[in-house]
Amino acid sequence: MKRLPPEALDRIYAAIRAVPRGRVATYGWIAERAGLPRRARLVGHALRHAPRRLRLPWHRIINAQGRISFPRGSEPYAEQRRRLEAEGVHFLRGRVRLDQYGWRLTLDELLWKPRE
DNA sequence: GTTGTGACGACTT
DNA sequence: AAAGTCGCCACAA
Repeated sequence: MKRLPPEALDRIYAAIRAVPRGRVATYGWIAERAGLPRRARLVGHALRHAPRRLRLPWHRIINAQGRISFPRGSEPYAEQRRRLEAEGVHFLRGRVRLDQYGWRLTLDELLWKPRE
């Protein structure tokens, strides 16, 4: 009954590190890229316990509704929003447009569809 | 064991 | 739009 490969956490952190400045990704997308489909909650968990030393761009991870997952008005919420806006990510009615700032490329897409 | 909670998400009412 | 429901599963109690 096991699950959770030992490298899972590292893959999650790597996926988070891959999100560029000024872009955002959802917990679900990160999970997918880490090879852990449907494990969005695990990403949240990993982030919550991530050592600050890793210097992860944690603020670039938001939920699938384009909103920050901390309670509105809380300090963490304010800081995440502040950091995102500082990178040029614009909020509209408390939400970020994923079709505009979302970053969801996979390695396969980069290798197979570099055209256009 | 069981239960509840959670930086989540897709679907259905 | 908003609220439920269900899936997911690590963790703490």
